[in-house]
Amino acid sequence: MSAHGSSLQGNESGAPPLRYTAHLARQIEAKWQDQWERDRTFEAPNPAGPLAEPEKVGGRPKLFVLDMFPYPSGAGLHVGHPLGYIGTDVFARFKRMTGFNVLHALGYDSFGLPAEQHAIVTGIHPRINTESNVATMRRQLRRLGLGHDARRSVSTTDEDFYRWTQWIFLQVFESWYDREAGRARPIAELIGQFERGERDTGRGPWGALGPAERAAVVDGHRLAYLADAPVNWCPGLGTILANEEVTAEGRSDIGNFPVFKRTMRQWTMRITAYADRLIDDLDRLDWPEPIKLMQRNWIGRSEGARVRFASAAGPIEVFTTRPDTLFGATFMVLSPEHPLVDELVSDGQRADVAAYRARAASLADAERTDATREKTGVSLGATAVNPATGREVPVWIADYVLMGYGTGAIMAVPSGDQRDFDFAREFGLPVVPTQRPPDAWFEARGIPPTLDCSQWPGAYVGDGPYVGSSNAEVTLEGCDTVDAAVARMNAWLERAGHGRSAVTYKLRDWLFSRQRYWGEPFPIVYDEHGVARAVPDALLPVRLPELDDFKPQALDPDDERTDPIPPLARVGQWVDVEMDLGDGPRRYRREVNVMPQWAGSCWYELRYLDPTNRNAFVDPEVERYWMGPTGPGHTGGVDLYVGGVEHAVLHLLYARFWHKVLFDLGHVSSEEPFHRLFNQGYIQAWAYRDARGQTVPAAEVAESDGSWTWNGQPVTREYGKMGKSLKNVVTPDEMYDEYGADTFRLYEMSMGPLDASRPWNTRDVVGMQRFLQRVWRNVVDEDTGELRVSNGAAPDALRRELHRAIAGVADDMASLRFNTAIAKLIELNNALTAHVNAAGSSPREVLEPLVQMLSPLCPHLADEMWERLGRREVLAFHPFPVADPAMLASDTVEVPVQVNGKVRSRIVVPVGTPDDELVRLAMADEKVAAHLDGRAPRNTVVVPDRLVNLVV
RNA sequence: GCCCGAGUGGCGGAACGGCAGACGCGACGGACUCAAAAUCCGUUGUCCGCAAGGGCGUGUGGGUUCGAGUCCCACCUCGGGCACCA
Repeated sequence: MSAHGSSLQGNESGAPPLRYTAHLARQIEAKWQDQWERDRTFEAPNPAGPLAEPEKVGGRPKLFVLDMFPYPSGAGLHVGHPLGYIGTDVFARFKRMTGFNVLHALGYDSFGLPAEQHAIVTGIHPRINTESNVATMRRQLRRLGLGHDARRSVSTTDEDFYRWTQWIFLQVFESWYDREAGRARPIAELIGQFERGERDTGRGPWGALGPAERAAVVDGHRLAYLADAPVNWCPGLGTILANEEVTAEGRSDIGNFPVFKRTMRQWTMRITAYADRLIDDLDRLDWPEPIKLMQRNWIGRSEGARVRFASAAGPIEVFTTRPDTLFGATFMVLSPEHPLVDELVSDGQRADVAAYRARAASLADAERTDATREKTGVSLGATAVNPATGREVPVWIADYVLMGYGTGAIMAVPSGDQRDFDFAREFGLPVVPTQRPPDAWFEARGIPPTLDCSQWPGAYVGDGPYVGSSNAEVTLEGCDTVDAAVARMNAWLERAGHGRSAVTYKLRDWLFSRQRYWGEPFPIVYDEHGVARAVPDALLPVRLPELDDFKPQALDPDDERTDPIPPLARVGQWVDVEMDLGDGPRRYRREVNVMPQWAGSCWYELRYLDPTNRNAFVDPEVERYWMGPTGPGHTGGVDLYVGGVEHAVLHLLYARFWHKVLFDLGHVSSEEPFHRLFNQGYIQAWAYRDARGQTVPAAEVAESDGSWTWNGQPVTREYGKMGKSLKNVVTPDEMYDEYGADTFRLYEMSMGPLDASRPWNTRDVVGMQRFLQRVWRNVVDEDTGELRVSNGAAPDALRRELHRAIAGVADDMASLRFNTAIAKLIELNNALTAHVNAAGSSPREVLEPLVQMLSPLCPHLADEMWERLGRREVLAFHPFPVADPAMLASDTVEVPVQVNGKVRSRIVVPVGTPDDELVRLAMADEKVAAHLDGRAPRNTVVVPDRLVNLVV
């Protein structure tokens, strides 16, 4: 045993007693994990509040590193899950070593559907199942050696946590969006405006309105409001289903029962009020450009016009992005759900229309708008008047028009829109041109230029001179661009009273109710008028009631008439409640929906900051310290947020929305929750199927010459997510047992860039273990445990190698390029090993920085080696090495010489050789001269110290 | 279908528009060993060639450039999202 008082036990089987094996790694890792926990090494001090330690905050810069909130799955972790956690841990440890006060923690998004489904099947309370899953995940992650502050590991299912989720909901409920001010304000200020007559209620003077009317007026402005929205009602299961639980055929995934679209009164969040800010503020975020683009596309801001077509049932308003094509509108299409359909439909068409509407209701939006589908639709047997031409046009309904977008009705311009064109062709509706397409357009389609649209193979979309687009009041002749024509048309629409320019968004308000048990109850009760009232702060949290039976009451599978009943509605004594809301004790009915899983993940990062605060969801000073803006124009927010691209739109958009509401109401100083975003890739794995198409255990498949067999029978290979169904799961626990946590961490980081997806390959892990064994051997003798360190000076070449590595590794780590940082460390260690093989010992001046640089990646082994090198303090706060610039410089440089862009030779020249001298030396080179073959270069391209290219 | 990505040796990957294949796995050869494992040293894109050297090579087809894995256009394949999985 070594002289360091270590209790490390020797290896079993034949290996030298102190070889760095999984056995030894396990002991080293347990030792340091215990020590970090005992010393509370990774607890981050707060400047104020319950976790305040202002003296430890000191003058250090701060850094808040965040992983996306995990759901504690019952299946436990597989090796794909920790990828991002290891990445953030390496980064956090690196930054800590460069002097930052780093906050890094991980909590659990523990409400959600799987636990509830588990409860329905097993009868075990979701809380019990959830807590055991969290415990499993905590154990697996602790073994990984992550430098998390354990005090901050909150769960959304903690009453202490969801009390504040409910509180934030009430903040949203008690607010409205003031368009003039461009921000949310307390609802009391809106009521004040109504009382003083400064704002029109839309229903007459405030003083003349009854309580229910006043509530209706105010509710029409709230950021959280009730609206009718469709749900998937499955009477056969007695429950409402999530979209993913419904098959493409409109039946339940479980049991294959019919599913009916029904509307229910549900909580909705007015996220559309923030659409412009959610788009505009993207410009100030340090996010990957593709993610910003996805958010912009999702919000889908488009500028166009609202236009009214007169009809027998009154004006039908349409939204169009192309008001310039109004003269070509030869028919109208309404969404099947459009409210005017019933009034417009002729008696002859009534039956067909009803049948069509029923069919459309069973389809998902994505299906309805699928452009490859054959266009379907039914005529209403009615007409409307095109305001530009004054002509009557037929009115149809079709499922490709959605009620949720624009006004739920379109003017169809078949010559200028491909969907309308397809529809017109399908049903023989007229197509008239509004623009002359360029000749090239016809050429590409192999037809001669013509304005006879019956010859056209499709709609024309783009700029082009206008034709047939004039009436007595307006003409588009002379406009060359769409923009110019839109402007002229919008001006006329407004003047003539037919419409006005308008902006619309694809983004819809956010449906916030779930008809489930395992979620946050709403802090809302209804009075005898059915008016929603906030549960006062003092009565929070509204706790989830206990359920005896998680199984919903199944009904006749075809009974589409009975109303859906959410689980909480069955707990009668909980639903009916007596409360004092300021006007004495009264009876109320509780809201029986629960919040969606998004609710907790919309603000959890704020609770990490101040997890034990009982007076506020976060102390304002603590929030300002960790997330406040760093300067004018800075949005503030988390310094680094790492997670998968699958959250590119929904989670990130919802969380931004809530954060902005909290900002508007003055509860946080940051305008955005996540200032910098980084998307990690996925670790996927090969999976194999036998001749019958059954998956076989991937671990038992053998490969030879590019084909695979299992138990001797040939199998086919596919690529996919790790999971039970593909039988290709590899767990961290297996890696800990076979290699140890440090090797596992190193392998995950070395596989490729953090943002790339890659296949898992257990076979490759051994490379990183061998690397660590070589480093370890350069520190201690694996037979005796003696140090192999010398205090003499390192040779100049090795020292230069060291400083090149330091510069490169620091740079790579700061940019999250851990794979190339590891490659540089391996190169350095290989050079060191060559020296040790020749000289018999490792120079301390090389070994110590190498151990320090390894520390963020393999913290246990690094601390162990650091201790053996005689250093007392743990590496967590020890400064990262700094490269000596003098050691990076070189006198000469090798410059490739190209002839006609192909490398033909290389010349070694002094750094800073002037261009003409470089060319002269290049031409003097034998091989270059041979390729020039006596010709003089026509052109020379010189990049100083980098390259010469001779063009002949 | 719509939106967003990614395609480089046998495999994972490296490469500010400037030497394609760093580093690791695997494979092959050598040293050590009675032998094997482990370890150490070396070779390894591909084709032609004894060699020196040369040809070809970053999914496919075009383009921009003195020069393209990198930029642009089209296509093919794979992955992610599409609002009640989160």
